[in-house]
Order: sequence, then structure tokens, then C-alpha cells
Amino acid sequence: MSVDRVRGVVVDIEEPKTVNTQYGESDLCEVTIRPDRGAGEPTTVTLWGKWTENAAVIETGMEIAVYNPDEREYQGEQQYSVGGDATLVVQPDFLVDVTDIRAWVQCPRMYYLRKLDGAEHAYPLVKGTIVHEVFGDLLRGRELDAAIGEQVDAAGLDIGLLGREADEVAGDVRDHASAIQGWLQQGTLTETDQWRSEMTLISERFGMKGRADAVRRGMPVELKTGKNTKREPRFQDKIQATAYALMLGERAAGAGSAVDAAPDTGTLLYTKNAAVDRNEESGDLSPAKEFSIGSGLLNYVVRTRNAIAAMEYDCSVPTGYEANAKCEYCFEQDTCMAVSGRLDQESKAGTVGRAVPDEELDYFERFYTAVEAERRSVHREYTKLWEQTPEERADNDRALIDLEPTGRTELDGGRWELRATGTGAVSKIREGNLVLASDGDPVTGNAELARVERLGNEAPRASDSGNGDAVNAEIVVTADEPLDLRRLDVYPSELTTDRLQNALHDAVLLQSPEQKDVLFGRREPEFSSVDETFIDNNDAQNEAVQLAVGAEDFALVHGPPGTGKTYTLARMVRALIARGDRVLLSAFTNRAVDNLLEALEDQGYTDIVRVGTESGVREDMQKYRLETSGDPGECASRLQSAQVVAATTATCGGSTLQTQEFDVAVVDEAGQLTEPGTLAATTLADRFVLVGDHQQLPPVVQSENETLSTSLFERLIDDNPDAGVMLDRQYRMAQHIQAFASREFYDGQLRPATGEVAAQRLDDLDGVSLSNLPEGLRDRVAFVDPDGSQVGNTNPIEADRISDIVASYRSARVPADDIGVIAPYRAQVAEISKRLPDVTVDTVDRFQGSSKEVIVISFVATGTLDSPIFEDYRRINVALTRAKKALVLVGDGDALATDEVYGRMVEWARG
DNA sequence: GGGTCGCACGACCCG
Repeated sequence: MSVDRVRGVVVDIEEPKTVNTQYGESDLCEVTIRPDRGAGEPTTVTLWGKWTENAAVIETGMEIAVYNPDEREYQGEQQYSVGGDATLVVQPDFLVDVTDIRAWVQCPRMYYLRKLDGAEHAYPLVKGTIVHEVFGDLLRGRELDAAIGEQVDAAGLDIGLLGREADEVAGDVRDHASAIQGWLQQGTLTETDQWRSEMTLISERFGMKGRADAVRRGMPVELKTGKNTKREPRFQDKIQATAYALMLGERAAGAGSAVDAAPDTGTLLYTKNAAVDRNEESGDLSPAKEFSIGSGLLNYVVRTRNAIAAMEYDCSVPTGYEANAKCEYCFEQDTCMAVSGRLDQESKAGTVGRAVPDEELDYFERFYTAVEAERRSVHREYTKLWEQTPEERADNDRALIDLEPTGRTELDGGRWELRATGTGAVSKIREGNLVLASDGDPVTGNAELARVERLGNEAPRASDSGNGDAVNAEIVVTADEPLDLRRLDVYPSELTTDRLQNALHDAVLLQSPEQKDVLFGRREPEFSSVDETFIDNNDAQNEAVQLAVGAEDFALVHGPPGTGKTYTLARMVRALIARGDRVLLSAFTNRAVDNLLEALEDQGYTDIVRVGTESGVREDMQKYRLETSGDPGECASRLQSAQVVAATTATCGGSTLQTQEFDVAVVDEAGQLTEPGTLAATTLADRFVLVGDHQQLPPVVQSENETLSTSLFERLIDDNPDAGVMLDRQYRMAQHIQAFASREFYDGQLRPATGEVAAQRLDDLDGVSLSNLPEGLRDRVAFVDPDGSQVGNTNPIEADRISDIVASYRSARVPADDIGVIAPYRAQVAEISKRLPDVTVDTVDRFQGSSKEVIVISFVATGTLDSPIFEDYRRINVALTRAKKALVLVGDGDALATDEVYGRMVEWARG
């Protein structure tokens, strides 16, 4: 009996050797693995022939999987052979992108360089994207001219930023697209082709993912906007198509051999061939080139994929010697040499220039490694796509399953609207998200990337994630192809990670030494003095604006809760504009960016360009949103001439804003941003101002990662206390409510701005009388121990008690809208919101930046505190400082007392 | 997008 898969952790690797067999000489290498993630009995896997190339990159500790191994006995021991039909996959959980395999095949250094500096704004790329879109449209049956017109229009901004005209680009695109059309017409005349465009493929088996331009009768078709008059397609183009073939084979094979089931032919469409002047060129000018896909090519793709996964295991940097590339012919040679020179790396191409200082090299390496760890966390999210057991599925908040398809409609332009009814389950999926829509199995079934248009009859607001009663909610998505909508999955994206890596590269390799001096502590930041008074009733706020206006390098504004941070920021931006500065406004979230714009608007300033997607930008800020389609000149000049440009830091790292320069970057919520995340905005400007509070939420990172969890804001404020101002007067909380946070997190520096703020009480609200409240809730701060018990991440008894407490406030005529409930876990949020459908119940993260008259906090934990309840004391700071007039803490007093900080908190709350 | 090696043409399924 044979097994179809062996998988385990490598514990030993023998030296590869050459042996004589009855069929001649052959290479082999023995690898010992322990199955079950290292817990099983040691087993020998023998790699034969070319698989021994992979043996050279395998290290102990790595995980390997072997498919269809040959099970046999050698010297009395049962072992597995990799040769013949078998396939070796190294680090199967690491998902290698097909375009990365393509780049690595050209040169491993190319793969690395692409990762460091991906975003560039160049005409061939913009044109290539448009041609690809038109190709998709043609496959969906659109008319050529209509498709070209629409796609050129859609790329208006990109074309304009390159200084090109729409007509000229349309002409270029037509040359390419008509070649495609000619070829398509030939095909459809003779046979009824079955086409799929833009097929998303994700392979659990091979640890690979990618998007094929098109699939015809199960075979991959790749579009290339270049020319190729040779008989054979380019090698790396074949490799790309072969990788898709491998994944298509996996889908077709079921439990059988993916290699055997892979399509045997790939097609490459070189669209420029038809446009070549026939007098000058000789050779094969047909756009379509077919090639045969054999097992050797398929295995070559897998081996290359393995080499990448092995390199990424310990974040090594490729030198170029891993393959036989010839540097003298490489068009990236200059970049390659410059990067290796500046980063002091070994490189086959050689190096040019001097290395950056040691501290910058260390910094680069530390953050590069941290960002790659973050990438691996994103990869782990993909595993949710193939979780199949009922427990796993029940626990998966990244998918909506068991949907009932209700219909589909073909839209103009050949796209489809797909509809289904849901079970009302809670998930991370939100309207506007890009998701994987499938017929039930996102990996092996029919699946398409889709956009969520509608989720439920009432659009879920950011604040009511815990709505457990929305049964039979209607779900609407749009996609390129029709399918029975039975499941939606979050589509994990490496976009953010890619942009962090680019920002790191730009900061270390492209910024001037003067700019870097202050970042690396080699020079103190400089300020010119500013006498003008900008805000006359708050000294700290005024000082913050003065500091920002006078900053030659950077300024830091520390804004604790309720201190008028946003108002100060808006005033600061106006002061900078008045000086003639061009300002970039940024923050981690779209919500924060829009809040800033609102504050600017309140102060009468509206000459703003907001860059972002339609679904990301708040309704009332759409009027400022930069139109990216239409007349290229108009789109581009609107951006180029804007004095204030606002975008999230992720957008700042994208190619559009990379074309722009600013005098000052102002970044809000900087305490929530990783260093590279902040750099994405600051590298676009000469100087920067960071505004935030490192005592509130830390940077959002998936991986447990110390390097990324300290913000640039925090590091700079620790190193340069003189470059910062703390806003010390708060306008939100009653004296007693703010007392604990002030003492614990702000050295007692935080004070109420006025006596009125300090003395505010619940009965200041219309019609509310304290005498209608139970005695325990009449103080501004109260502690209630409901004697509940923790069940998983919930505490139902505590939830009941919270429901009673809220009912008390409601019967004392406190409006539901003025009450908020905060819980540490999503499960408890759901538990409480079941009982309180009219009240905002949420986790801390979603409450940051807002406040309520009454806040009730659920601590859930009982008995002991195994894990820090709110993960981090900074989260409890955020929770406590959301309340204006009344704060009720609900939890197990004894359990909380076992922790020093929580213990002091309970003491304070019991008054 | 841009040029150079890489794959592969049969079957052994191995020490």
C-alpha cells in the first residue's frame, strides 16, 4: 500500500553523493524527517537526481512535504524516494507568488530587488495594465473600441502623471489589442473555446499562489505586452505559465498526481509582434506561441519555488550565484550593483558605491526581517481557506459560509452581480472588501475574486460588528465570472507588507544623509523660533503649532485622550499652508484621515485633494476625492497642484503618491504606526510632524513582533524629548474619571481643561436625575463584581449584569446613543450585543478616537488572569478614557487584584 | 517592458 503524502520537520541531512545503480550513475541525498510537525518517528526521505539541488538549500528545522513518494525498503529500513512521479515541497506553508518564481528564474537578485522597490510609475507598466484589462474585456465579449475607450479613461490619472495624452495611449493600446482580437477571432471561428479570465489560483499542496491572465479549455494563457520574434517563448514566460498549469493540474487531479493532471500546453500572447514593422523584422510574427509543458518543466517550477521558500526561511539575501544568470546582459545591473554596494551585500554583479553607515545597515536588516515575519503571518491567514473541519470552520471569522445562492445578473461590461442570503454570522468581511467568492470551496472549487457590494439589508456600521440577529441578510458581490455564491473568504493581501518593505528601502537608500541623520540620532533636530500666536486659549496647543511650523526636520505632538489633538492638527496644517508649504496629510486609517479633513473643513479650509478608493473614503469626504479616471491632464494637474493631499499611509506607499513631493508630511495616529509604515508618508516630504499617543493603541501588526510594535513616534519622542510637546489639558472627562489614567500613563500631567469639564455629571444631561439610579451607579466611577465565570472568551453572567446596568441608565433617561460598552474579546462583544441591540458594544480598537457620556467595561476574566486581559495596558488606557461623565468597570475584583496595574485600577474605581 | 542559462525530446524508479 502506498501513501500519497509524507510531511515532517527536517532533523538531519546527509551529504549528497553520486552512486552507481543498475541504470548508471545517479545523485542522491538522504534527509531525515519527523512527521507530525516534529513529533513523529524519524523517517528517511531519499532525494534522487535533480531533487538533490533542493537538498543543498534545505536546513534542519524546515518542514518538507513529499507527494506520491515511492515507498520502499532499503537496508532493512522503510523509506521514501523522491524521483519519478514524486514531488518535493519545501516549507509548504510559505506561499510563493508565481511572479516571484518568474523573477527568480531571471535572476534571484531580481526577485530580491523587486521586493525592496516594487512601486514605480512607468509607461510600459501602465500600458501593460490597460492592455490586460482590454484583453479581459474582449474575453467577456466586449467590443474592442468600447473596451479601449473605457480602460484608457479608467487609467486617466496614471496616464496624466506620465505626461501623456489619452489618444496617443489609446493608439498604442489598439496596436496590442487588435493583435489579440485577431488571434481570438481565428480561434473562435473554428472551435467553441471555453475561456476564463483572471483566474485566481491558490495551492495548498505546492505552497504557491497567483493569478493567471486567462485559462482556455483548462490551459493557461499569458499575455505579454512585448514582442518576441523567436520561435520559442521566453523562458521565464514559460515558467510563469507552467506554474499556473501546475496549480490547474492540482485542481483537476483531486487526490491524484497534480503533475500528471496538469495541462500539456501553454500559450503566450506577445501582443507587440503584430505591431512590428515587417520590413525591419524577421522571424515569427504571430502573436500566439504555444509550448508543451512536460513533467521536467513542472518539476523545475517546483524546485525553483522550493529554492525561494528555503531562502525565505531565514530571510537570506540572494547573491545571484544561486542561478547561472549573466549579469552583463541584465538591464537591472546598475540597480543591483548600487543596492549591494549601499547595503554591503555580496552580489554576482559586483558592487558600486560606499555602504551606508553601520547603524543604518543594522536598522535595515532588523526591519527587513520583521516585515518578512509579518509576511509569513499573512501567509498563515491563507490556511483559513482550506480549513475544512466543522470546528475550524465555526472558529473562522475570516469567512462567511453556508450561504444560499439566490441569483445572478450580468452587468454592462460582462461582469456579474452574484447574490445570496447569509446566516447572519459575524465575520471580518466588510462592504467594499475584496474577497474570494466561491461555490463552497475557495481552493479547489469554482472561486473568483469579488468585491462586496452589500452585506445584509442594513449596511453594518463599523460600530456594530456584533449584530447576531441579522438572519437572512442579503449579500451582493460583483465578479468577472458567474458562480453559485455559497461562501466568501477574506482574501489575504501582501500589499501592506510589500509597501512597508518599499518604504524601508526608500528611507535608507533614497533619503539624503541630512534627513537620515536625525532619524539615526547623529544630529539633533533643529527648530527656528516662531513667535506668532496660533491658538490663544491653550498654551500647549499653541506651542505644538509653533513647534511644527518652526521645525526644520521634524516635530512631535503628544496628544492624550480628549486634548483637542485633531483641532490642533487642523490649525497646524492651516499655519503651514499659510507659509506656502505643500502638505501631505496622512494616518493609518481612512477614518482618521477623514476626521482630519473634517476638522480642516470646520476651520474653513477646503482646498483639499483626498486620494483613496471610493469605498475607503467617507461619504461626506467624497467631494474631495481625486478622480482617477477621465482626462489625463485634468486628473494629474489636480493632484500636482493640490496644496493639501490626504491619504492613508498605505496609499502613500503606492505608485501614485510616489510621484509626488511635499514640504511637510503631517501624520496622525502615529503611535499606531510601525516605523516603516510612518516612513511611507515621511519619505515623500522634506520635513514631518508626527501626532499621536504612544500610551494608546500600539501599531497594528499580525505577528508577535517587537521591532514593528514600537512606533517611530515613540522612539523619536524617547530620544528627542525637546522635539515634542504634550497637549496636557483634556476636554472630555470628569476629574475623577481621568485621574487614574493621568497618574498611571501620563505622570499626572493630564488635567481637565476647565472647571466645567472637571465637574461634569450625568445629571447635566437633559432630564437625567441621579436619584433615579441605583446607589452603586451614582458615582462617576463605579466597580461592579457580578460574580460571573469565564466561559471561553465570554462571561455570560457578566454580560447579564452589564445589560442590567445599561437598563438602569436607560431608565434614568440616559439616551442609548450616549452609552458604550467595551469588552476585550469579540466573543464577549457578541454576547453583550445580543442583550443590548441599541447600544454600541465593541472592542477597544474600534472605540479609539471616540467617546461616550457613559462607558461600561467588561473584563471577562475570573479566578486568575492567565493572559493580560486587554493584551496591553495601553488598551485599558484607551478603554478608561472613552468616558465623559460615568464609567463602570465590571469584573472579578479578586482576579484583577492579582495584577499590579489592574489592582490599583480597582482600588481607584471602588473609591 | 527589457536578453542569457535554465526545461526537453525514451525508461530504468535506483545505493
